[in-house]
Amino acid sequence: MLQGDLPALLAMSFRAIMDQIHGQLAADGFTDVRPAHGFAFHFLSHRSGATAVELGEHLGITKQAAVQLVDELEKRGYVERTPHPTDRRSRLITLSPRGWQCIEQVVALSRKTEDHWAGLVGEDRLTKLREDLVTFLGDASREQTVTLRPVW
Amino acid sequence: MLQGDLPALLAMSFRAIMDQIHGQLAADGFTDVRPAHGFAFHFLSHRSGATAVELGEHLGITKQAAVQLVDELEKRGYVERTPHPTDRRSRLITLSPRGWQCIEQVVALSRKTEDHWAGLVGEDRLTKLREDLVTFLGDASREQTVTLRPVW
DNA sequence: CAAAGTAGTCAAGCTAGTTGACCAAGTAGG
DNA sequence: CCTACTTGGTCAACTAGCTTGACTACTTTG
Repeated sequence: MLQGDLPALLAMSFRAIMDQIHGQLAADGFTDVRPAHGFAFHFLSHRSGATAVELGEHLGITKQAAVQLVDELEKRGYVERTPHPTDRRSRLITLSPRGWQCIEQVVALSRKTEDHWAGLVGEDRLTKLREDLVTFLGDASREQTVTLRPVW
Repeated sequence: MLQGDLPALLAMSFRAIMDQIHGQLAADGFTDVRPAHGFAFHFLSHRSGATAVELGEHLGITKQAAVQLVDELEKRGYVERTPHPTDRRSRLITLSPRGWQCIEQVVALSRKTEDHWAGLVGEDRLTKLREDLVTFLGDASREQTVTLRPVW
């Protein structure tokens, strides 16, 4: 690979790890989750009690799409909605026990692949790779909003 | 960021560089291309004269979707279709001058961001990052088909 | 030369988003 | 405290970009 191919490398690496996680997750009984759900879980695990609008902003989708995503996750038992304590328009979204179980499994599977990759290139190089990506993101986020929008 | 977050890091880094390229490309007059087209271009630039079926396999989409994608690109003047020399069912897809122009611009813009990133972490660390991603992909492709499927 | 395989087409349908109009509830300024 | 504006969520209609399945025309294989 040459210079100019970094986008393809990043995209394919992402797909490789994501496909591995997604496949093993299905084998563990979580057959009804998409990658996009994973990023919603990730957000909710850090900001429990977020609103649908906030989730949408984080994922880079409209609030309507975010609500629809939460509807699905609620129907499948991954999240719960509770009334907002002070704002009667709003509802807080929290992970259910099954939701927590799923995200823990995702993290474990991700770690497994990361460990495998660390074995390929060395622990320190993987650590530096992670650091470098964080550096890029920090730099990029000063000029643009970096989202996790689930589609191209 | 901690262990277990590598998928998110890869996804966000990909989006960051892709959004930069896509935005600047639009400013250069290429307003009618999506990232998925870029990966089609990339493939065609290496395998000029591929068929729609081959393109579909590479992108991880059905042949019908691939044909539709090529239809669009042809209508917009990025690719041309010529009859296959020996197989009368088939048509060869090649990049038009405008198609080449676009892909060269994409590579140039990608290089620009890569240079900027190299400035942030050092040339050698970016090189190692690239090498490491190639290593991961080589390893992953022994067990799974790593595609560039444009959606989740 | 018949049977199986392959490139592309046609048509219908689906998923995951979009835009736009709307309501009820909250917030800020005079 | 009103009035004006903003905000969280809903409803409904629409769209992009795929999918599946059935088919035709041509090619390859045994």
